[in-house]
Amino acid sequence: MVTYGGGVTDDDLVFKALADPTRRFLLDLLFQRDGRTLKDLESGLEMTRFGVMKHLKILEDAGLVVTRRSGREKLHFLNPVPIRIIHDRWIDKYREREVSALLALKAELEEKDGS
Amino acid sequence: MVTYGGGVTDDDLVFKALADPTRRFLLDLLFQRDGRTLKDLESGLEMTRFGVMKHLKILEDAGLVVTRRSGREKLHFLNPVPIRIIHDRWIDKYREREVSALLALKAELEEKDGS
DNA sequence: TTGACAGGTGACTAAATGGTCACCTATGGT
DNA sequence: ACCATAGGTGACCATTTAGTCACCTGTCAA
Repeated sequence: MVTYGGGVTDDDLVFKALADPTRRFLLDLLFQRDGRTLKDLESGLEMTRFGVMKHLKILEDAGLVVTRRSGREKLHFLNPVPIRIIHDRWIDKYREREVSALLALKAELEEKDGS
Repeated sequence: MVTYGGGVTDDDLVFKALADPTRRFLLDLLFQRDGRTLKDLESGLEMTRFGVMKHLKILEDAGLVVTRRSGREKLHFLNPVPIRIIHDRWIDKYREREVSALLALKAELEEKDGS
């Protein structure tokens, strides 16, 4: 049974968080290397510290980023669990087999082709 | 190398499309059963036909939904490829192993528990 | 203990987004 | 031919959201 309730649900925070390119870029940076500080992340973006902080808060509230304090610094880590849950919502075992095969084929072709 | 360019990129359409609960619900409906018409999908929502149509257009532009015309009807199908691409962006082989195990364990516990 | 540094809050403005409506086109049945 | 049905467009309004700034708190080192 599929239902559609109103109000702010848990997954809503995740999808809203992913909707902004700056936040996705922050996730990319953390995917590349974990445990960064705000200062570190800020230096890679053309935006004030406040903007970046706001984005990090949204990512943290959504559970996509988890943090740990160390002295006066705050370290940020990527949490992949919500991403996997999104995947499992619309991709079942059958589709997963098909899609992985398709993407693998695509990657193989592009390797030969160069584009 | 991770870069962060401006402008509207391809994946931007996908994430923006997923950011709305009504659109996610539409994907849920199509995940449950493919090949529905606008009329069909509209009947499950408390919204005017125009609202639903707008949402379907956004999903279609993002490539999350593909369509086929049949007479005066337009049939809608779920395309799982963009979802899988999101997954692969932030979940590599190592993390995938860990996360799947974690979620499987969680599902097992909740089965016994009932919650 | 004083100054520099890392992080945090609330208010504000400009732009993007969700939803509706009046109006239009095309297909199918009788 | 006719009318009901399925789908489509552009304009419009209310709400949400991204980004900045003035100002505040806590930590480290000399």
